[in-house]
Amino acid sequence: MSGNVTIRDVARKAGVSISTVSRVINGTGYVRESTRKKIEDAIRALGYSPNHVARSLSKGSTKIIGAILPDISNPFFPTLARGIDDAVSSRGYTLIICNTDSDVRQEESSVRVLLEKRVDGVVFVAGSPESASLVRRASEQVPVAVIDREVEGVPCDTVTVDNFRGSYELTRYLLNCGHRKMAYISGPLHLSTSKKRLAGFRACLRDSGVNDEPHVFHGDFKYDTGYSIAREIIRMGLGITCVVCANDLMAIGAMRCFQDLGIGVPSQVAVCGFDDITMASLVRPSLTTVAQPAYRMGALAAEMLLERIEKGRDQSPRSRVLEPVLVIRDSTGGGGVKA
Amino acid sequence: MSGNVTIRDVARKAGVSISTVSRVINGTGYVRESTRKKIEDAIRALGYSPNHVARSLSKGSTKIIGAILPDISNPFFPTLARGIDDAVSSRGYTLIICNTDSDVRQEESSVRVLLEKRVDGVVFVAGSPESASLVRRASEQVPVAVIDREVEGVPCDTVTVDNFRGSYELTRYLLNCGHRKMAYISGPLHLSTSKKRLAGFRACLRDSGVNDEPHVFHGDFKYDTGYSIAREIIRMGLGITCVVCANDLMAIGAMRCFQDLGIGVPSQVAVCGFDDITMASLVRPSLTTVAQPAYRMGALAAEMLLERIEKGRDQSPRSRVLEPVLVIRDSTGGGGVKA
DNA sequence: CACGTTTATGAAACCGTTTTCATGTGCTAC
DNA sequence: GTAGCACATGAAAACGGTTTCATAAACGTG
Repeated sequence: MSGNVTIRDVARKAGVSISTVSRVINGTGYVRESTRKKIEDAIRALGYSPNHVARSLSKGSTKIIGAILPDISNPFFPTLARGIDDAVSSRGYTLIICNTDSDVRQEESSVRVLLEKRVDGVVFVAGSPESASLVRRASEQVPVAVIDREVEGVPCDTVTVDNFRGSYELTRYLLNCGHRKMAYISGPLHLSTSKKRLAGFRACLRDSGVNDEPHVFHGDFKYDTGYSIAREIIRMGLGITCVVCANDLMAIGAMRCFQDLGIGVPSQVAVCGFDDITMASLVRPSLTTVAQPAYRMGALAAEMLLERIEKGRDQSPRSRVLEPVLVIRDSTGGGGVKA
Repeated sequence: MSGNVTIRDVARKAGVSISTVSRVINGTGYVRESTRKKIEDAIRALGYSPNHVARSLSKGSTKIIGAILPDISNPFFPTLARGIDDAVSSRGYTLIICNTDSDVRQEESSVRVLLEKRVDGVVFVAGSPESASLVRRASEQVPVAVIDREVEGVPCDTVTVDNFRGSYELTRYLLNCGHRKMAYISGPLHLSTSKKRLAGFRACLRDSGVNDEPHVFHGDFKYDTGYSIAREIIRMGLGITCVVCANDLMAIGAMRCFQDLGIGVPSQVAVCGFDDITMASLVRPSLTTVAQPAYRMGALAAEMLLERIEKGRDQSPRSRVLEPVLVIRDSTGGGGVKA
């Protein structure tokens, strides 16, 4: 019944003009108390629900934020998404999430849809190197905040984690544990996150004067890949004592492989990851990793975005780098604080 | 630049009326080939992007679907959400996800927002017994599909899993393994899913003539709760050989507790769950559980919803019950197919 | 060749709001 | 007594599309 009740119906029922009803709804301008009462009664009686589509058209603002990210069903992103959503909802905005599977075509179509829907802003987790032009395209229309993965050449607010440093400190810890023969399973190197993590790892080895050249393998952040690269590492018989993975999912895959082969973790091979997804603390042995503040990244990016939307777009873009935290657990055997 | 380009600008540039431009955009009516060309050129030249807000207002359809669910950062829901999103996107709709933390107040506000935004339909995962009235309220305005948890007294499309049967078969398997002294950690009993799982468990015991009364504990589907109830079970010294949990997260919590207490799983106590979240196959020992087709549930519900939206709302509501699958892994020790 | 179709286009109403502007009170202050 | 201001309301123009209706040219076709 109430679905097609318009402001006009309310006005008629209350015996006033639609302007006055609009004032009551928005709490703007002057309205006599008795009139307000009449109108509120009419609204209740008719079960009136303001039409946000019309409002958006008229105001030129939809109060909708779009988020473009690889895949919510991938363990790292739900937390990040929740961070965005909470920040956005608490300010009266609504969130649309688009999954891209890190595919530029899907990113392209997501951008198009969001712009057509006239969202007030976009949070973008770039999936590929070609994403840059899409970020640019979007940012010509609305404020854009980039999370997690840096995008070159496009000036917009950015929230990242210090991947280099996280990786560096993790590596230092591993060296302290006595590891010298290490293997590294990287993520796709076109992602800034992958690059920096590998760089941090290498830099730490260099700075520590470790001569043994690490064996670097190239993965894609997936569980299965971690598993099969681990098998490969064993097959090659390199005498590796520690496998450093660019994310937790590959680390868990690697760990599982070693266990299937009867190789003790951490007794024979240590394994560690990056991200600290929920699973990391629940697998056995629990995974040593570098914790990314995913929720905070999402929330922070959303807040920066909203501020830019509401305060105006002219200020120069800001960039926030959050500090990751080394979380030492059982998969690297060494002592330290358990979590 | 292109953000404020309207259909009028395109019309002017192409030297035609806006009606004709609209025809080209929507591919409706007659348009001479040469005119179409001119208009398409103008669209490209101006970087015109149709305003969906205006279109929605005019057409009375937003092409947006709302999904109301407890929490995307909770492992069961991302997969379900992805199922909904894929189904919806492939038909040209966009998805808005609202997190409610199973709290009625947040459900209430989500329903209000979605109705104000004039979404074309809603997918609802009810969080509490009081959700029913909200489902009703929503379904008075737009088509609604209910997933996972049944809602009484509101006629709308429903997709669920046969929780009773899943639990029943799991229990039969456990009895076959020789377990007699069992503990059950239930979910919140106001949820239909929790009720049915417990009922299936009990029914199987009864049907199998097992006299030992099972010990039933009441949890809330959370990891920590599984952990602490497990400790309680041990403290009570009941001689339990198998702990059946109403979901995987509690099961993993319980398992971890046993391990922390030096109690072997499955050698001393078997543990099993329900859901088959990703984590279930990655923990050690891997978890025996009942797999819910979360993705398919989401996709199916979305498809039913879209069909109702596009074919009309009059047909009587349909209800689909999907079959869960028993997945036997290591946490119950017994042989069987490994996964 | 007169008439019904098909093809092609434009004018204008409509979707449900917000917002500006105009108008009209009733006070207060001088 | 009247200028000026706060209070209260309504009419009408946006916002950017879609869609109906009218008009007209081109096209068979009998």
